[in-house]
Amino acid sequence: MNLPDDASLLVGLSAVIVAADVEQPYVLATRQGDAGAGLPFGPFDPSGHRTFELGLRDWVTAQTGFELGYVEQLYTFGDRGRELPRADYPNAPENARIISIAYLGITPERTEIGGAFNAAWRSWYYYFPWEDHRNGPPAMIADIIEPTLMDWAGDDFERRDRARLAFGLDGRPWIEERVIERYELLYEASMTPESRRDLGVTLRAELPGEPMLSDHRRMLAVALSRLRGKIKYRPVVFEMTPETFTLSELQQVVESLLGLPLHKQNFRRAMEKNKLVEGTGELSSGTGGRPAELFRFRRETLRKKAALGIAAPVTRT
Amino acid sequence: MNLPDDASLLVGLSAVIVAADVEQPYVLATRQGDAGAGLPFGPFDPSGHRTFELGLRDWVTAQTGFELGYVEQLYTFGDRGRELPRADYPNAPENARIISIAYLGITPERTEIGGAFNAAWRSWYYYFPWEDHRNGPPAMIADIIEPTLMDWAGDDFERRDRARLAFGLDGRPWIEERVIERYELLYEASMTPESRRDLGVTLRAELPGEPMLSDHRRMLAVALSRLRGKIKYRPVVFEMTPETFTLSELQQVVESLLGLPLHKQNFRRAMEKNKLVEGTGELSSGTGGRPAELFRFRRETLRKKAALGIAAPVTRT
DNA sequence: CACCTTATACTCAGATTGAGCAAAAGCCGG
DNA sequence: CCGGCTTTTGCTCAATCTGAGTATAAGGTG
Repeated sequence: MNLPDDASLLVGLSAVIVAADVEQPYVLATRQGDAGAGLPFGPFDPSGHRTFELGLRDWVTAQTGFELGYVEQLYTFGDRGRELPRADYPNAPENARIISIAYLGITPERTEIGGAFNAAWRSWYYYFPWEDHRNGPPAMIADIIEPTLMDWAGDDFERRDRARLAFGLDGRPWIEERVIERYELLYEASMTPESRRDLGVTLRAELPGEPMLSDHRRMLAVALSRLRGKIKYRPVVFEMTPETFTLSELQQVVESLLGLPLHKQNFRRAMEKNKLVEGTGELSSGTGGRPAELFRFRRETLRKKAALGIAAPVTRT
Repeated sequence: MNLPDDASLLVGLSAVIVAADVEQPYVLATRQGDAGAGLPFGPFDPSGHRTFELGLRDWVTAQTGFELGYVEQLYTFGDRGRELPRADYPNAPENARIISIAYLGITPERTEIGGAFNAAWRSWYYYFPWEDHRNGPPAMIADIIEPTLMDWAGDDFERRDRARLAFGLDGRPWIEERVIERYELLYEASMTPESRRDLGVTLRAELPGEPMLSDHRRMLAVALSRLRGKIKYRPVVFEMTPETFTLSELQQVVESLLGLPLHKQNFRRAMEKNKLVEGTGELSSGTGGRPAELFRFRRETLRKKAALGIAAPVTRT
């Protein structure tokens, strides 16, 4: 059971760096090329880096020139068959195993990036167009995804059910966090360029949505899912907003992340109730209508409560 | 930036394997010794294991003789200074870096374990006695933790605040998921045997709660926190319960996990409303009072809804 | 059979949520 | 400078959910 102490095991750090504005949520993509872009990646250097997070911050700054704000570990990928970024590991043996520890990072603005690494901010929905339901479900779901998945499922009840649950078919609700399930379903059902690349299958249908190198689109899916979930019980949005903002702007940023339209008055009411924001007294002009008050995030409120939950009615007395 | 292809980077898999009954939540501890027990651990073998999860299941079964049910990745630990399990890596260089990918595993019952690995089921609260609030806050919080933490904080406002938030002092609510924050605070404030072992400090106070090898108690804290959070939006409890159970039994299992007392009638009502369980018609005797109906988990309900959230009022029309 | 214990049913007020109506307050074109 | 357009903001209403209790049912036991 003991391992041969050779270098067949390589460890890298991947970063899903996100930002968002009133229009779109963005991810930082690098190494743009014919086969798609990749996520920022760097080998983990145990002698230079005391912790993963420090290592990550380090080379993100080195490669892109800006500082990460919020950072959290996402997931560690290590399945056999993952593609080895040869350029980063020139001396690695042929069949080396590459492990990637993926982190989620958030920056408040889409800082300009030195062109050196061919990096660019891209909307999430460039890679996952079926995830944007701000104007209702995209037509491609009913037009392409549903029929193709049903064709793939045949009369396999399990598969049909998975498809229904993932994409909210047949009257089931669309659940915005199920990004991974959806991507994996499309991958399995031979609807993504990655399916062809990795499995050699012919595509069952042409689906919009750009592929990425290696399994980076899967990592991105994990990040979106985490963020869409987290936004509901931790005020991570404020890591992406400017210092002050109107409630409409805030709402639009949240909508762009969740890919869902929100109810304006009730969003406002919720914000007021949980006291996550406070008015500055200043007004924003140029809204095209009545000027809106500018708000800022109230850090103090963080202390108060944890997440709400589904079924844990605690006794008080 | 490229790494020397040597074997200074080692990868292992750690497992936090939990179970629970009406009385306690349990964790599987191995290598019981003078310095405390450890979590089950095994080197990751890239040539033998296609995925981490398969590798984990493999050697858990090999070491303990039973099959894991639910498994999920928890976190990857890789800070400098982590202790190298020498026995597992006899040939590793002196200053090798050890990375551990920790998994959470759940088994429905505390199966008997072959004594070969000196493994035993232990209550969580053996390691974290301050986490059990089923009968109100344990006295040690007011008697030892609070004064010692305040002593440690001095007039550092940040520290005082962290302590208050973590332990629910000065009228702040006790938030059961903050297991990690609490453990780290106690570690930092020199109140755990690990603080002495790792940092060489003298303990500021003797606090109940057994230490573990290396940073295993931190891993355990991560697992508890994850589980206490997850239980509220995913029906993971049913991975630990027997096939059928009374509502009181179910409630007691949840209480043992959360370390909190729940309101009986409302727990029942919540269970009925969200339809997670269904009655079998059979009755359980020997409750000491009126016989209770036996229930079982309704897998179908899983499909319906996702988690509830704090502030995402979606527009329906 | 009274009594103890636990299970189950029901009630009630207050809070929260989903949905929509309406007034307020800038801007713009005539 | 005024009516129309747009967006913000305030408010209402019913339905549902939640926290907390009270009351009844139905076993076992001395």
